[in-house]
Amino acid sequence: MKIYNTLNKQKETFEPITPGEVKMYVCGVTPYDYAHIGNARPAIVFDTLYRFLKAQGNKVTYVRNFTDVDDKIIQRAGDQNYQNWQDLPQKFIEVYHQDMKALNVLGSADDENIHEPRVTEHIDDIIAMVKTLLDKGIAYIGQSGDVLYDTTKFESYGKLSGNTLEDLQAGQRVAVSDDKRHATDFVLWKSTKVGEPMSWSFEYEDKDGNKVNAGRPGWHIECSAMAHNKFGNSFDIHGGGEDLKFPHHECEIAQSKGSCGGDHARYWMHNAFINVDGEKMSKSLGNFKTIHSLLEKYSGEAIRLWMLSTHYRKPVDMTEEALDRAEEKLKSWYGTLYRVGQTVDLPRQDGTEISSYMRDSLSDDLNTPLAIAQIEGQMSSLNSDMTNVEGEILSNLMADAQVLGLLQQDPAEYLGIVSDVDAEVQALVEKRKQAKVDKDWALADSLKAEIISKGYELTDKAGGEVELRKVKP
RNA sequence: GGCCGUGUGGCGAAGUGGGAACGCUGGGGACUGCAAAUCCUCCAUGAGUCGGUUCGAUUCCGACCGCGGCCUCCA
Repeated sequence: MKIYNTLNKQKETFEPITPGEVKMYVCGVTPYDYAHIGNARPAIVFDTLYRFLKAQGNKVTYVRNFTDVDDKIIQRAGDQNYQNWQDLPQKFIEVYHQDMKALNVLGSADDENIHEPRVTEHIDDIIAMVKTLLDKGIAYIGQSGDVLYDTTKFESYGKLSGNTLEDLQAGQRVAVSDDKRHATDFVLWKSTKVGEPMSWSFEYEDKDGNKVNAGRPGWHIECSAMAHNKFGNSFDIHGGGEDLKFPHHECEIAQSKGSCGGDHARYWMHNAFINVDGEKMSKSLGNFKTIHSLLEKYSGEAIRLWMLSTHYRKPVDMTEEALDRAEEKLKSWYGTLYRVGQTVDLPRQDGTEISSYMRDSLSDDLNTPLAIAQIEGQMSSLNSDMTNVEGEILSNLMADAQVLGLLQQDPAEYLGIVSDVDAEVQALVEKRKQAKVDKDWALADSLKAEIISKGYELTDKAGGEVELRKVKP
């Protein structure tokens, strides 16, 4: 497989450290509010990567964290008068899990090889890592008792984001605090401010007698510590949104390599952003879309299909039209599967070989749009020859769709097809059937209108039979 | 200002140094009482603009124009 590696700005052949085993880490969310649609992109993209790597026969360990220690959590928990601030992240982690389920994104509850660690579970690891950096003289204690990272001690700082230390310092837009020796230095450990509920003790004194205050982790350190905890000094893939390249991932590399040596992550993957109606999503523009609200109007599967229809490194614009189109496409695909299912059982077992075309598409830096084009082709083949459904096409199709996380529902259920209607509607159906035999089209049409008014969609089939679908409210 | 990316038909979106996938919309046709679904078929002599390399460039290189992102604890 080839992966575009942000570290070297080119597609590279992916070779895991241990053949047949892949370790991947993806930056998760800060659960202080409903997750927005932008958060869904890395979730869906890397879920697809996870499924594909597994389908290729690898043993994959996938870590996706929750940053449940953060300024925004403190702020929000305070604003909303939470008794225990922990209840806020707990609530939104639950919401996130519901959202992910709807998007068919696998989580730790579905798969023992997926881990969803929380920062609060790894404070010890974080403190240990910060102490190592202090011991090595890479980090220093500021006047306020914060611990800061000395970026001049890490020569390749800036490599991932294509910057040099000089450029970064020259272009600084952040006010340099008194504590910082260099403008590019960043906080590893933040001492507790008065009234803040989130605090852990940190016993450390340097050779000059400076002490570290009780406090909480800085922004970047948690990913370094959790990745190290799960994988050790080196692992294969690190993913996240492109905005995290700098400073978050840059700092993460500095911390991990500074404290532990090793490669840290060998392949860095970054997904591009989602725009809403052509504009960047932002709270000030009022076009902020949460997954939760979108799910009121669209199926999670349609959102997933829409998202995978664009390559993950390209920006994608979210419009109602685009989502409607995805929903229509899904309806058409499930319609085909439903018709096929009248003849044969749909193959559902795991481990079925995916098509070579699918493998080639996804092997090329996870080219999901091309993969979806393949699904289209397979659907067309089935539709044009419903008598030939027992061959490889169908088993490939189902396996291919599974890798993309699509078409896993029961077609009849998705389409709302009803097998036994209530007597009243059944009577209307029978009356209409007779009217059709009598060629009384006016009566047939009025009966049809009556059936539709009761919340059904009616389709005539061969031999005078009808198919009824319960229209979703 | 520094760094990164991007510009393909009415719309969305891929691949490719030599016939521009796929989907949506639209035109035509088949099927159907009508409808829906499905199938067949047509629709970019041209890829932001201008140059260069080459037998040949949408694809490589350069310049310019347009758009976007990061440099603000935003995925």
